[in-house]
Amino acid sequence: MTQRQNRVPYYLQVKHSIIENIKSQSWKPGEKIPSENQLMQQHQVSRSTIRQAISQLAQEGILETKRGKSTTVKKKPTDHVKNPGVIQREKGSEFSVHLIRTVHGKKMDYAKKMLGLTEEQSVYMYERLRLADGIPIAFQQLFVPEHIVDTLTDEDLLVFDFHSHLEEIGVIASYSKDYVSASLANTYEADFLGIVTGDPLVDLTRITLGIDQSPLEYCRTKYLPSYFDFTVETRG
Amino acid sequence: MTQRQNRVPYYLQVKHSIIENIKSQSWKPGEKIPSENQLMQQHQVSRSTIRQAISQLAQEGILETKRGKSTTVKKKPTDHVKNPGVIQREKGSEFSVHLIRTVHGKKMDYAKKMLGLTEEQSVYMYERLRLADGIPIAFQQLFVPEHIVDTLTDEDLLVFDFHSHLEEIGVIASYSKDYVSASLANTYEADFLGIVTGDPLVDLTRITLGIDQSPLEYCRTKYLPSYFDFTVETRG
DNA sequence: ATGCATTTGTTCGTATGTATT
DNA sequence: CAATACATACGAACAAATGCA
Repeated sequence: MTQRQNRVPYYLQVKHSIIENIKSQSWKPGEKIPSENQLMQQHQVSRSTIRQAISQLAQEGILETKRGKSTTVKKKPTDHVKNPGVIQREKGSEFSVHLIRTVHGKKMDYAKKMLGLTEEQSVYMYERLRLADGIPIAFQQLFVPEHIVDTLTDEDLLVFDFHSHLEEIGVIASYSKDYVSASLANTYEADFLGIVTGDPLVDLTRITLGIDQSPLEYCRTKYLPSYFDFTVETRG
Repeated sequence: MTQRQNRVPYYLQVKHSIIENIKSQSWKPGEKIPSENQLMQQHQVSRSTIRQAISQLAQEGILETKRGKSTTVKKKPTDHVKNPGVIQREKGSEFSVHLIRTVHGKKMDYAKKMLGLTEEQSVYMYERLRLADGIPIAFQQLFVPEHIVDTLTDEDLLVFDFHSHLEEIGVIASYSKDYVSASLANTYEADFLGIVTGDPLVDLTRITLGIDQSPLEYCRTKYLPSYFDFTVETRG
C-alpha cells in the first residue's frame, strides 16, 4: 500500500487511504474506523505516522477522536454551503411546502424589473407557504420567467428547496444574491402564518441568474424570526 | 515557565505562551518567532512537543511555517478578503455614535453566557445609538468583559466601528459570527430611533473571539431596515 | 463493583531528509 | 559548501478514558 519510491510522505498516503475508505462508503459516517494499532499493521508504518494522518483529518472535521473511544467518521457537519461561513437554516425536522396560489401575467412590474424582463414578457408567481413539522414558518412569493416555467412540472413547484431543485433538473445557476431585511406581517401574511398583523418577519430576497446571466428566479420569503437562522462566520 | 504539576499538557502551555507573545505584540504579524530549537531550550521540553504546539497554531492560521525558513506570525488578511460575497452596509454619508448609558455589573446573565464568562466575572454594557447624517439608524447594546474594558479609553467607546477598532488598539480578533434576525421595536428603542413601538427592526447579533478563543465582545444592534443592507452573493 | 484490556493522548529521544540562508 | 530551519519517520513509555468480563 504505502511505498517509498513515491516520495509522497507516508502520513499523506495514509490520509488518502482513509479518505478513500470514507468516500467509497466502506467506513460510513458515525461508524468506527480501525484502531491506530490496526492501521499501523495494515500500512506498516509507525504509530506517530498514523496519528499525524488522523489528527489532521480530525482537525479538518472529517474524523472525530476521543480518548478511550474509537475514532469515528464524523457525521455530516450540518451545512455544506457554497459560501464558506455563511449559513442559512430553517429550524425544524420535517419540512414541506403548501402552494397557496399561482398568478400568471404581465403585471407584477417590480418582479419583472428585478428579473430584468421586458414589457412583453410574462411572469409566473407562486405564492407558497413553507412548513416545518406542519407549522407555517414562512410566506414565500416566487417569481419565475415564463421560459423557465415551461421546463417545470407541477410537482416541481412543491419541492421545498426550489433553488437547489433547479440544479437537479439541469437548470444551472451561476450567481445568486440574498438580501436580508426585516418587515412586519400584513394581514394577508399574518393570516397564513398564524400570527398577528404587525409581527416582525425576517425578509429574505433572493435573485438567481443562470450561466448566461439570464434571470432564473426572484424569490421573496418572509420567515418567522424564531424559525430561521442566518449567520455569517468570519475567521482570520 | 512550563510546569508539571499543572497537568496542563506541555504543548498547550507552549501554545498559550506563543499566543501571549503574539497578543502582547512581542512577536508581530509577519515577523519570525524563535526556532524550534530555541523554544525547546526556553521551555525545556522536547522538539516534538514544540512541534505539536506550532503545527496546531499553523493549522489554526495563526502561524505560518515553511521548510527551511523561519516560522512567522501570520499576517491578517485585509478586511475585504475575509469573506468574499458578504456585504454589510449602513446607508448614509456621515456616521457618528451617541453613547446613551453605561452599565457595569455581574447581572446581565444572557450576555455573560454568550461571552462564556463565569459567575464572578463582570461585564460592561454600553448602550449606543448609531447615527447616519444625524438621524438615528440603529440601537446598539455592546457587552464587553471587564478585562477588555481595562484596555479601553473613554474615546474608544465613541468610535463608530468598535469591532475593527479593537484591532487598531492591538486586541486581535480571530473569529466573529453574525446572526441576523428580525424583531420589533419596544417603546424604549422606538423612542430613541424616532419610530413607533412595534416597527420592524433588523436584529444583528455579533460575537467576537480573540486568538485564544477568549470572548472580546457580544454586540446586539437593531437597525431600521431601510438603513441597513445585508447581502450575500454566491457564485459557481 | 473491580479489574483488565483496549484505545487514544502526551512526551521523550533519535535519525534522516530537504529547503533556505 | 556549511549551518540552520522545518519536515518526516521510527520507537518507546506512560497517562487517562472507556468498555467489557
